[in-house]
Amino acid sequence: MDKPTGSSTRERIKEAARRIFVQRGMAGTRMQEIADAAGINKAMLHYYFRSKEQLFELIFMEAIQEMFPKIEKELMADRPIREKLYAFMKAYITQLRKHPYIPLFVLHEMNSGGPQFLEKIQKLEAAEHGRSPKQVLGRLFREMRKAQKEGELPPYPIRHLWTNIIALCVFPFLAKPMLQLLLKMDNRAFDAFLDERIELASTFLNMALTNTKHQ
Amino acid sequence: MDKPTGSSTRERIKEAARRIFVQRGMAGTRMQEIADAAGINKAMLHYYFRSKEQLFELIFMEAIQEMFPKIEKELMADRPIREKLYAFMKAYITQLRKHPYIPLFVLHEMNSGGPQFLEKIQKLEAAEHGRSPKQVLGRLFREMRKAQKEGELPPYPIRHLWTNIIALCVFPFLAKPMLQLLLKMDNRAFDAFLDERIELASTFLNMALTNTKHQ
DNA sequence: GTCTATAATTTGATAGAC
DNA sequence: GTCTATCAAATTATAGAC
Repeated sequence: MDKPTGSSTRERIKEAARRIFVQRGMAGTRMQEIADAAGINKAMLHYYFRSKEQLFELIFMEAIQEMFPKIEKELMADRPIREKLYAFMKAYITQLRKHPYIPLFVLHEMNSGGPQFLEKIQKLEAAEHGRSPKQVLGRLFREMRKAQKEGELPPYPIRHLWTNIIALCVFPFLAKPMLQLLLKMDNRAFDAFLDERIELASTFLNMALTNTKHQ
Repeated sequence: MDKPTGSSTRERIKEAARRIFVQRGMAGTRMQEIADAAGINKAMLHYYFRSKEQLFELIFMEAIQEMFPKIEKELMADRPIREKLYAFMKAYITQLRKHPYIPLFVLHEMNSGGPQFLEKIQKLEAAEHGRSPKQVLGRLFREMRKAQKEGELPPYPIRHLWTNIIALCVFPFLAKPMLQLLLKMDNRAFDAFLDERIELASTFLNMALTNTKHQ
């Protein structure tokens, strides 16, 4: 609705589109609503971006990059594996805190969009510069296996351990409405809850990895 | 109660609708696609269910009940708290295994549907017979607090502990496409992965709750 | 670049024959 | 109960003036 004078029309559209797409999904989004939110006319959307699909793809690809965040720094650091995992979790949750609706959006679209859609993501990933998430993960997994042999990590399947780590970070952002309902939290309380998790998620992993080497 | 021909068609429609709605969401679903999947005409959908919205609401409410599953039995049992939690996780994952797409569907609709939508859910919950999920959870939380005082559980915030438990169970079902991409699993491998989690999710909780009483 | 007006298409819903 | 044909509304996209 408002027109911040500092930002370009194109950028205002993108911001509005991100907000609406992320909340309602591709299918649930109306171009009119984006136009209203951007404070411009519907025709302008097609002037700057050819079609709804093209605008969506732009927003979605940027969202994907929010999902695989700047974790590289934490995961490539030269530190003991467990410290590294704790640091990653804190950094990841802090990152998600800034874009809390991205995970559900990405997962829903990855799920409801066809296999054709998934191919597009893989192609993007392959074309990426620098280290891809898959590469970073491959290296991390090798390090974790080594740590297991040396008794630094318990003999728990790596893929499941990693899944657990991501689950502890991401799940509260996916399940916000359900958690608010069941745990009786208003928006204010839920914000505080998410802040607490920055520490408590990695604390839980620490509990699981401590004193279990002997199992 | 049963009209052989009538209820058969009605049931076929419901099955088709469930499949399509759950995959594409309310907004992404076309009545035509449901009709095709059910092998009948579009007009029949409106004959048996007044509107798309009404058909959706039926499917969604049944899905909600799949999300809050028959956990009551496990959680109300008279057993040590930790055993009870492990049994719950196994039962819950086994349950989710039968309806793997329900969680993402429910969470997406809870998120994209307005607050008006959430009220409807609360009303349904309140009108429920027997013990509601909230009641079961309230009782469980009291038991967990008591167990903490007695040193049976570590002094970790209950709401976060419960969130972690649900996260470990549900997350793989929410993130299937992402996990398949990152961990390079085809559908067959992912099925095996989910089967493994029936044990490994509760194993992880066990690791976290063991040898941490003294903290 | 931005707008108004309108075309073109999709889609939920209904009417009416059988 | 089931179908065909069709309507009415919503929605994406474009044309053309300024």
